[in-house]
Amino acid sequence: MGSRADYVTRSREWIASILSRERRFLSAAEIHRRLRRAGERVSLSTVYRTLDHLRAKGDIAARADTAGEATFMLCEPAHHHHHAICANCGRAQDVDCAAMEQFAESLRKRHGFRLDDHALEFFGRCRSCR
Amino acid sequence: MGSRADYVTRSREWIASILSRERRFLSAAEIHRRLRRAGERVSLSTVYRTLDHLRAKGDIAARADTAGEATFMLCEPAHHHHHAICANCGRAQDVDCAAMEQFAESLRKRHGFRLDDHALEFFGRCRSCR
DNA sequence: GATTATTTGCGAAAGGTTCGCATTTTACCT
DNA sequence: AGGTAAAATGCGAACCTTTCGCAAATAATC
Repeated sequence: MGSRADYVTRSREWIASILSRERRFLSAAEIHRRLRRAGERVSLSTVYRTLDHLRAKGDIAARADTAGEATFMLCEPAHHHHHAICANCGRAQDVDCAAMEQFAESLRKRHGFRLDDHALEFFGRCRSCR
Repeated sequence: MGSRADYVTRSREWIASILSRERRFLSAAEIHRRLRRAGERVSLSTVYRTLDHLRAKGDIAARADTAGEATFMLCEPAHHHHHAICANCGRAQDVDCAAMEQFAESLRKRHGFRLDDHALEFFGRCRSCR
């Protein structure tokens, strides 16, 4: 196997660090803006490529926001969960999803639907924005 | 009151009719393609404006597909429900959501999150595509 | 340090969506 | 029917996000 895999670069460390300190979904443009604000000169292309790279590794979750723009957030890859997104501060908190199992079962029984994947999002106000 | 409201036009009737006969989310481009295929000369701008208009009225549901492209489907506005989207044929079937109520309650209790809205999507294979 | 795979920056290009404006169509009123 | 005002349409340009190609820079390996 010829592949030498992942290079550690300045850009990647920065992007990872920005994501690691935000518990909310950020767009590529937003990440790029923060990099420049911090004095880092990183191209938008690199931001996109890095996000793609992180997503391929399973390190980040991606979702299209209401306007269809792609947004990203650091995520535990192993532990499956969903998000409650605050309409005010945008913060996303993890929501465990035990009930989903029975839901999937009833879906199969009542609609004959074989469930492969699902996406669940909550919108409202988190405790501190109440 | 001065507003004369909704004009009934050829384009709108066509677009509504296309949506009414499809139980799946369609993009603006897709609707536009079907119009031309049917011999109707309607501009893409009009398709977008009509979809916006229908969404404002609450007649259609909109969602960004995996690529972030906006897609639309006719929807009963009153009766709240979710969709199970077939990975093969793309058909979306309605899924009632009683369990969601208790879910919302536990969300409030365990996370202090006040739920305003939620979105739930299932992906898999419908009965006929099994 | 030399070598090679990988990453980066830049600008261009490729979608999807919105906008401005002149023109057409619709509804309303006599 | 004919006239009038509001709303809808078509067209092209503009806008925004995302992708791509390629030459230059950087990181890992020896």
